[in-house]
Amino acid sequence: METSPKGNCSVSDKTRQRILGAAGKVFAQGGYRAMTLRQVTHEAKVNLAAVNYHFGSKMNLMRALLRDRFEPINQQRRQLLDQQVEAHAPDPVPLSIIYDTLFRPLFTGIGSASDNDTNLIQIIGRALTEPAEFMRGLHKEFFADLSKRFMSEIQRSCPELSPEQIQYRFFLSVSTMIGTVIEQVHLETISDGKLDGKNLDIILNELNTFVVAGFQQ
Amino acid sequence: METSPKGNCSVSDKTRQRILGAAGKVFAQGGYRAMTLRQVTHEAKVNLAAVNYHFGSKMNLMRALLRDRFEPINQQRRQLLDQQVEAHAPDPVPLSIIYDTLFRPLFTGIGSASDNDTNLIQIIGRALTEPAEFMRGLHKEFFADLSKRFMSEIQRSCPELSPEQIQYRFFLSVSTMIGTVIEQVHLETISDGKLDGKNLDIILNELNTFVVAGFQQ
DNA sequence: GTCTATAGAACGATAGAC
DNA sequence: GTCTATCGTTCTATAGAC
Repeated sequence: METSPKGNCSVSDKTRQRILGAAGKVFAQGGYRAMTLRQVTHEAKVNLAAVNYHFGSKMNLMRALLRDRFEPINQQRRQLLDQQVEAHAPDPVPLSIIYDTLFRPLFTGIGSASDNDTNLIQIIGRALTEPAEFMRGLHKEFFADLSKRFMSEIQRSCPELSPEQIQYRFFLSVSTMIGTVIEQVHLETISDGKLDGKNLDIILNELNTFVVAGFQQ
Repeated sequence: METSPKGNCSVSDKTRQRILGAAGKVFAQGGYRAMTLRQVTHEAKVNLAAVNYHFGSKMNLMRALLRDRFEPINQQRRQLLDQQVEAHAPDPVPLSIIYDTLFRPLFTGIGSASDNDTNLIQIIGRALTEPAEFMRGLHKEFFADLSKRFMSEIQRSCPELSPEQIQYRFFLSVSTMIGTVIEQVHLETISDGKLDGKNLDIILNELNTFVVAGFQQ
């Protein structure tokens, strides 16, 4: 029944994958408007018309790209959190471990369907700051449920805090994570070249310490 | 000698100001690439050719816009910090006050040369995440010196920390500030509509408490 | 499935009348 | 200083040969 190229292709999705990889690279550099199909297809070494054949439109390519990158990360987050909840049951999971399950999948970026030379961190940073018109529904689709899940677990770990306090501080924690992802490239400038913005292990560790301390105040 | 319209016009910069105001509004919504001169001039109710007459090019308009918005904020930051240093001399300024001088001018946004209905917060959030090619040098021009100034004062307030620790934690503090500015619109979503993303006074206060606690760990 | 070729619209920038 | 008109380019998307 399903013969459309948008369905699950069984053989040789090579072109499709090449386009997704190139799109990620080009989008990471300049965002949606700056990502022209000419640049993407040139980068992917495929024909200009291939994008519309495989994805239908530029916007659909964009949606496929985001799904391709965000979904594995969020899936990993849920999985890690579930593991930790089980491991600590019936006690609540310590705050620093909860935040580690939130931050680590983003920073390692493993589990991505197509881990090219593309900088996943940059794609996410760019996506999070795209104009509202283009990314309407992005936040809800990828983060609304996840946020609730995490806040619920944090509330269990910090029963003395009111739901409102949890919401404010979780918002600030996520803001720190996102700001760190976006500003990562400027760490070297700020430190006069002494600190390495590419050393994600250290940044991840510093971020966790900072956020947990900020949250507990 | 100076007859160029790019010089300091003495009378009726009304068109120029209208263009700057409209450019801020349009840029805030969609970033540089999405900001078309046609949209800007339509919004400003001036002719399409007026942009090139007053600014020379779209890129120059962009630079003028950023200067117009960033410079007053940074000027106010320096001024507030100077005041606090003087008020506390010869003691160091408390950390929470240092950060208040960094955050408050950004959130209030007063002192802007043209405070239209334009959302200054959004302009800044967008500018900070523009593609590196377009904003090359932006960070250095507007933030490099300011960062040094603030880190120097923070080091005075926290003499027990190493310069490297100061750099990491200041980076994380700035990341939190930027992330908060960018994600502000999502506070309502995260809190299921219970918290108001527009209430900048509360957010500013929560941000300060969070960052100071995160910094001191 | 992959190409070439091109339609149709929008873009930044400029020339020249007033 | 402000207009109209337009040039040359680039964009997304599609039609149709192979």
